Amino acid sequence: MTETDPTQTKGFDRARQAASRALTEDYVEMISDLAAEFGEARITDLAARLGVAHPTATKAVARLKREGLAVSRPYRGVFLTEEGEAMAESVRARHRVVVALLRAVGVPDEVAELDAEGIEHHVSSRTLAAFEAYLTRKTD
Amino acid sequence: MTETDPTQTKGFDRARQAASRALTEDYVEMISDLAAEFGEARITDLAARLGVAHPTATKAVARLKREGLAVSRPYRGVFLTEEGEAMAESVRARHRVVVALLRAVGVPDEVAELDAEGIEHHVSSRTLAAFEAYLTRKTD
DNA sequence: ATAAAATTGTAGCCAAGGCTACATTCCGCA
DNA sequence: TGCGGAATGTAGCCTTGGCTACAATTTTAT
Ligand SMILES: [Mn+2]
Ligand SMILES: [Mn+2]
Ligand SMILES: [Mn+2]
Ligand SMILES: [Mn+2]
Repeated sequence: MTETDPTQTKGFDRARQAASRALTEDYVEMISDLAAEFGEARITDLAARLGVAHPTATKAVARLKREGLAVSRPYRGVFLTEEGEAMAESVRARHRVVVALLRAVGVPDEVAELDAEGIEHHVSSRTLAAFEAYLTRKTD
Repeated sequence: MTETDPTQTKGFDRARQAASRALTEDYVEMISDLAAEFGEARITDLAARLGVAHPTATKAVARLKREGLAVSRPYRGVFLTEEGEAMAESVRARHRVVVALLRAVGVPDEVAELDAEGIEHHVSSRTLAAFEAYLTRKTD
């Protein structure tokens, strides 16, 4: 190969970064959901909803705490910090927009919900804005 | 939590599976691209295009070989098996459809290309079919 | 009040996917 | 022809995100 390509690798870099953020985003969103439903998020419930063994959830929560997104005391529930709540809000909003867009272009409801769980983490802010504009256009 | 939820975890399972397939898909597609351009895919070119160090590409190729998707001899290029070529074809097709759909709903071209690199791996066959139907509808 | 059950913590294993450092092989050119 | 630089291989390290097994704690029920 003769030239190095500066733009070529960008998409892959982005995809890798998104993949590493995905788990954090899903946990934060789920903790927020459980807090709304039960007042707190228990490790067992997190693990059950995410479909993993409980030590996996424990490890993930440890990382969230390390990153300042959550707090918890031993044998007690997990709670989001302000920063965590803010992330939960934007993640939830993005999730909803992605599902709505998929449905708007003809994806069946159940499929849209399933695929959105993965797709959402790769939708940049500019793409999200385009989705919102499209949905607005289509609704009016 | 009272009940276990059978459907709730599905989206997360799917997303995890897709994430683990993503690397394989990108490598296979890239090997196919390089083969078309240069007649063979060299480790150095793969690494450069994917934006990783060369031992990372070597490891990935080792996995492809283990899975029967590629073959190679020491210090020589990497080639896809029939199975690998088939995967490359479908991955490339999916990539194109995703980019086309993003553009069709108003995402700027460069952004569409970047985001598609991650999104493509989470688009199920049913969603892909819906995208194609939408694009056909819109074109005619 | 206490024993059983459920929940949480902890230890330690594995594979994947990054990396750097260094060894080896190949290839183009003087 | 042979040498130096480029390409590739290999070793070994790290983090993440899975898991099982077992220990400790808390909650529930008798
Ligand atoms: Mn998700
Ligand atoms: Mn989500
Ligand atoms: Mn990709
Ligand atoms: Mn692609």
